[in-house]
Amino acid sequence: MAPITASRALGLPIGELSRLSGVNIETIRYYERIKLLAAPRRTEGGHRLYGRDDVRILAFIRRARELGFNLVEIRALLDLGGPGKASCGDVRKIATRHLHDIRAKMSDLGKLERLLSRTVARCTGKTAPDCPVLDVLDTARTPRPRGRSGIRPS
Amino acid sequence: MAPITASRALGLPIGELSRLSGVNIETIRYYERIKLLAAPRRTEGGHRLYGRDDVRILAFIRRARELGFNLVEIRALLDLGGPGKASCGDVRKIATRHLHDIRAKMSDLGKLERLLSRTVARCTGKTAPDCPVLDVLDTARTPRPRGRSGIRPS
DNA sequence: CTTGATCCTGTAGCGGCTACAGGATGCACG
DNA sequence: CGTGCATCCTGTAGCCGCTACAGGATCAAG
Repeated sequence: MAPITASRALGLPIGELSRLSGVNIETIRYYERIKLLAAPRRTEGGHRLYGRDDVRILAFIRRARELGFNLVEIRALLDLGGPGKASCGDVRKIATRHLHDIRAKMSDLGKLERLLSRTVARCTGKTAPDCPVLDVLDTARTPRPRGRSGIRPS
Repeated sequence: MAPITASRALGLPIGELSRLSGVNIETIRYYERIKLLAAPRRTEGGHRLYGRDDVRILAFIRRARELGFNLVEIRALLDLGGPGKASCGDVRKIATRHLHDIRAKMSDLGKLERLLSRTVARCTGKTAPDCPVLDVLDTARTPRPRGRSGIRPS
């Protein structure tokens, strides 16, 4: 139930904030726990009460997450855009590095896409003992350097 | 019994297997724990001893990981390519779906790259109160549907 | 006052590893 | 045969960014 008369003296409960910002309730509490978000005031019973600013901040965070910024970067962005009113140059630095990462990732994905689509194209779909996909995977190339390479989830 | 005997004769310790396959020692043990990899025989003292086949399998896994397959998919691929000698069609199905995912991700990254590069380009780098990057992030668009959307790490 | 929606804290789990701690083993060399 | 030390063992906890409970407490409408 959404009380239309919400924001009584600008006191949004967490569910309302969630709806307005597009951020999951559990995630909001998580952000508070890791101190990405300041702890809000509470009702006497202990329920969180947020203001309009919180909606903006959370929406900002959500958008930045959608753009692939991680929480460390977002924390930095929030600090920069915060009370100190730091330089746009610093923000640009973060964004530029991030852009660089994105381009690298796209290039990787591109290579991968070409390899995989070429391989799949060779597939007959029949029950064959020599499957091109498995073949490609089986050609273990460079046992590449000892690495903390980590390989991110797909 | 043909070449199996040969591979049994040489018993690779885990460190050797790691070097040959390019997979981290800890990761190999992890794969064993989650049963992606069969438990190998051991020395009397309890040290793992691997054969040549294990090098192939691990290299296969590593390569598939590099191509962005997740462990569930890899497990399926291993099963398919395994004793049952299943159809190439099944393998193709997995690979095709995966290819689809890759393309979707590339498209997303492309949009993101365009938005971010356009935005960064507008940056003066000066200490300005109105930073284009922060502006873009601040325009919270659709407070999109209640979601288990999750947004993957960058 | 009762209901039931919303909220609270705390903890555990996901994937795919990585990083220890605190020991046991294997093997070359003297 | 002893010694030293590289490698190995198990087990547990941590990383990120959430998500999903359990087991209650609170709030507001009727």
